[in-house]
Amino acid sequence: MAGYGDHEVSDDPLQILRHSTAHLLAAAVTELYPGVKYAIGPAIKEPPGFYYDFDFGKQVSDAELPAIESRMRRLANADIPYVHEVLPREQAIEEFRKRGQDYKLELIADKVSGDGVSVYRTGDFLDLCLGPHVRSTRDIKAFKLQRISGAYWRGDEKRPQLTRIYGTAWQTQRELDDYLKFLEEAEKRDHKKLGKDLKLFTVDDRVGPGLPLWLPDGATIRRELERFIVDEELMRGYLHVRTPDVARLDLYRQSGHAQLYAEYMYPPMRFEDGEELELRPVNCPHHIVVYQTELRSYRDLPLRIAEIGNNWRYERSGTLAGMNRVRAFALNDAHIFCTPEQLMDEVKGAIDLALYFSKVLGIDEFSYRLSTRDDVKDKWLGTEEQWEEAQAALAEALESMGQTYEVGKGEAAFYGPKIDFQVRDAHRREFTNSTVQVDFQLPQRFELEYVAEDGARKRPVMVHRGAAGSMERLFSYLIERYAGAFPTWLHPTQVVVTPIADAHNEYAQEVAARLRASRVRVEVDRRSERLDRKIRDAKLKKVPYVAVVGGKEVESGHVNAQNRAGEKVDMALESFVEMLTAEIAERRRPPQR
RNA sequence: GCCCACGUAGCUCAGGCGGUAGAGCAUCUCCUUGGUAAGGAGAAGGUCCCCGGUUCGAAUCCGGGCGUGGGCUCCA
Repeated sequence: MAGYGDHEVSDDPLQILRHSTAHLLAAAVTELYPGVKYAIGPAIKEPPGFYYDFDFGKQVSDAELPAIESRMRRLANADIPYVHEVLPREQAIEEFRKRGQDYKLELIADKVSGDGVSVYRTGDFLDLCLGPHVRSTRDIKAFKLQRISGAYWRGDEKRPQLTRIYGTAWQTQRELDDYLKFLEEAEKRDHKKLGKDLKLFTVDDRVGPGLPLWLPDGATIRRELERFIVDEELMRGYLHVRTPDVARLDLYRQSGHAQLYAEYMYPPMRFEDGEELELRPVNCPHHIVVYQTELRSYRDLPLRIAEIGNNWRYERSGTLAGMNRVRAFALNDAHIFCTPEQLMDEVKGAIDLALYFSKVLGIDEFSYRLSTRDDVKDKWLGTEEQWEEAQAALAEALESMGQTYEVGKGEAAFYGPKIDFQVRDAHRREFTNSTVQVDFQLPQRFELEYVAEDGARKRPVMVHRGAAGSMERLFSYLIERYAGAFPTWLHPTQVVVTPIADAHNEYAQEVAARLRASRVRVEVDRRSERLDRKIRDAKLKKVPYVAVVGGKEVESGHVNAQNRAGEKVDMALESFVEMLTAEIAERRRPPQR
């Protein structure tokens, strides 16, 4: 059941505690800032905590949080009960009007039906609220205010921007400390930090925001990922193509992107002769053109056209984040053209591929979201019947595979519903990686056809799918997933060979050459440093194997190698090569920490 | 785009209530040739994000940009 602020009413004790802490925050704020208007303040699951939105009528900086927090503590110690009342509508309106709480009045007008208005009192603080709450402010012991940000009233950027204060609250100090420690650890795994430390990618003002550069080691990982992805797709009957990053703007007028996706598209390049070229925000129109290079027979279907294609989207500056949200990215994209009868199998096949990639890459934790349309008519193409059919197909595919999912109303693409694979970063923020979408619109707009068994021209259905997501977002995920300690097959440097002294350089080079001959990425550390130092540096770069060679190894033709866990093996060079190449070929994942 | 914070050497950071800056690591040179996570010495390295303003003088104060981070909105 929805609460007065569109948030869930929960009887989970932790959610209740956090919700009550939000009230405590508002109570402190109303004491410290006379005339402040409070809007809504729910408990939230991710990140775990709560927020409260205020209209301070002035700028407020996070330097003011400590004062607010200590007022909260004072109120908590004062043992003030949370008192529930159901007021007659008129009385509730009068109470909030007296307090000048316009946002609450709006909520009562819009959200509260019937005569009884549920409110909670904490001392002088009065809030429109369904509860439930803790008994007393004294029940709130472990909390912390975290940050301040802007948030639009009722999520609408055309309405006033409020000041949102975020905090977290836990049953015990111990749990709070653990959570704060978790945040610190997440900071260390952050792909932006590791991307810099490990020299995987860089972002430079001169190139532009949201346009990261893949440095050699990052590019190596990407190349491995792309090889893996493309090889697997070829094995599964996809045809890989290469198409340009630009097209005439008319192509996107026909697809509908120029009309419905314009806010993400770069302004077209216009030339003297009237030519208009557009950086592509998506690959589908190009793939449709590929489809139409021949008259297709039902025998050709399903036709699976794939490409790791660059897409250009002008994302608003405030939304950019490292490699996770950028303005140019390479999507592991494919468009499957099939008959309506084949649709279900193709959707399942796409899900299965995404699952396979997830398994190999170590994406262990994800959830499905079935993204559907909402009722805003001009946002979507096509008829409601088509949408129903497509949504049913996706839901059925998931259900037949025994998967559970949540529904994301209004999250669909403009041409059809989709299944999104939601994953979480080191901070447990959720984002979409893979996606599978059913589309009846573009085939129609481009008048796609195939010749059916009976010789009639029929219209194919399209499935859009990004099985491994974009290379950029995938990369940011993997960096955080592995904290930089990538599986050996992905790591930019698979082995560092460390001669103990100059006398062993020659043998080290032989070892390296032997490994390279088996396509192992290897470096020889010939610096005139001590062994300890070389091992330390390799470990910091999270290199999977350090192969030490000294007098004994030269003598025996062995290497003395240690992995990232510090486990040492002493074996003949050929055995080492064999062990490594097997691990790489199987794309083995490192043991869990 | 909007809100809050931040922007000092390649990196991580000190410092500076207005008098053109410092450490550690990295880099370079030399010494050292050492068996499993930092050997020693020296050198070099900065228009203190950019542009204006105030001032005898701005890295420091003020204004405006740009960028980064966290949110809002949105999304692969």
